[in-house]
Amino acid sequence: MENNNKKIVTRFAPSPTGFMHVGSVRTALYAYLWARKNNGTFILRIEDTDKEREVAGSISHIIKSLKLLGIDWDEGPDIGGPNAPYTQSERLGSYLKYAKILIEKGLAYADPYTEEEVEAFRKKAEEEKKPFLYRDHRPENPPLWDGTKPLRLKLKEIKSYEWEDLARGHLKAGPEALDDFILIKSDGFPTYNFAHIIDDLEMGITHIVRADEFISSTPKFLSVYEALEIKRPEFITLPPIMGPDGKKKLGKRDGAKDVLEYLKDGYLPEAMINFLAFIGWNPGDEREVMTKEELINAFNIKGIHISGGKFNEEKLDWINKEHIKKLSQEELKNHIFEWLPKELQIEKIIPIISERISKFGDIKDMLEKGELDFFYKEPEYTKDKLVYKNTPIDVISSNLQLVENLLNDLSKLDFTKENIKTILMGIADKAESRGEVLHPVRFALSGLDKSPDPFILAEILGKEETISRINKAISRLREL
RNA sequence: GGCCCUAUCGUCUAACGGUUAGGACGUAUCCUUCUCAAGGAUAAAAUCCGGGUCCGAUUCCCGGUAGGGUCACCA
Repeated sequence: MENNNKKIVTRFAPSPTGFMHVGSVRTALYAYLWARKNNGTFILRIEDTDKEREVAGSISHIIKSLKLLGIDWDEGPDIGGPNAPYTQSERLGSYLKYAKILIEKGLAYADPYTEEEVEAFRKKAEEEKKPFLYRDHRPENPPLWDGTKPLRLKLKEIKSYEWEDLARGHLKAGPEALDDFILIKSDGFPTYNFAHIIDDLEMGITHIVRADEFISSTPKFLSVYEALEIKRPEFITLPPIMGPDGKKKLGKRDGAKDVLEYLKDGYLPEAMINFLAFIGWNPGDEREVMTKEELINAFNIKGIHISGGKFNEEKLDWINKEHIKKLSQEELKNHIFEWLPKELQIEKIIPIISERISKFGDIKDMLEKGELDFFYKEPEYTKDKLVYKNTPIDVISSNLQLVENLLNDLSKLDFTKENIKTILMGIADKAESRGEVLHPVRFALSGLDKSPDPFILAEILGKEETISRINKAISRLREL
């Protein structure tokens, strides 16, 4: 696909303003997949140039989230690398260096206005229903930049831009998208618009993966590449992820959850990755359940969509369930036991649970609803619950007696669900309906209207407990 | 308001300009089953609207409509 031999270098560059929501994760994932697919380099860079919005603990939260998801990087703030440092607040020297180049070229100038004055310009533009353009107010003789005022780019030429995006194809923008925007803020920190360009240059980034909210500022970036006379990386612009209502772009305010929340709910990291990869991309065949390795192999830019997709939790549940099915017995056991109290950590309970959950957090619900209590606690029930349709009570109780006798004849070793099934079905098939035998037995064992079949229940409970519960049922039935 | 992006079943999507418009999730029904779950099968369900190009448009072009993004000393 690539016609040059240059090593692919991508990056994920979050700002530490809070948790990682699923949209950010997808952006990280695509950059990661593209790098891995090409045996390239994936860099994690922290864009902490906005001290106001910075949230303490975000960086470690981001690192933790990515690690848990299995998205690993080759260079980053925690592990260093040849292009260190990887945190923008530690790279101020670089930004200053390039800012000075622009000043010398006469392509940057100090902004003499106060914040209030600029704000007034903006208000006025808004009232006139016009886009705000600082360049309409460009000062005649700006003062020398001493670092206390914002430094702005001086546009050489106001023009329209057209460019190619690897995922989007041909894009364009009118001259309104271009402005003398701020390169360096009055606090000495660069803006994203400037900083990311310098960092990408110095780190040798070949492909920028980002979401489509950056399309409209791309002309600004292009004007900086031009002013600096540097080659730009390739752009790979991702479609938006829409919220469940299908309207707004999924954002933190609109219910975009912390990706860690999903992991805490017992979604498998690989399922999360699989699901997120498929919002905005597909391999071009009909595969839908894929491992990380399969995603890496299949990933291509051609398969990236241009229209937005919704975050559909039902599909996530299904994909997660498919991934649960692919787990080894040992992995499945470890996951399930994590959620179970000691007394329920029984090997034989595993298939019963795994068939009934789409994520491991569902086990918590099952426990809360008491759906698993009967495994370690004799159920409470009344006679009427044991009755099956119109079957007379004495028929039910004599059937139960028969069941009890035959089960008693089984040795403890032969007390398997297959043998139990043979016995129960033997009796059931002779009855008016199978239900008049199977229902009371199942209910005697579980005390639930809905439960797994009586054969597996009996096996798990064991011979002694099974017989004791059937006995209890018989005496309940004989109560007046 | 300016600029930009987008538009196929409810949802995620597939379809060199020629297909009975395919798949998946979800839904419904049936089978399997005492119940639940799992499994199997079947069904309903879509090309936003209007022009144009073409022998032929989901596909290309234009317009409309709708949705989204953006217009910060945020990223």
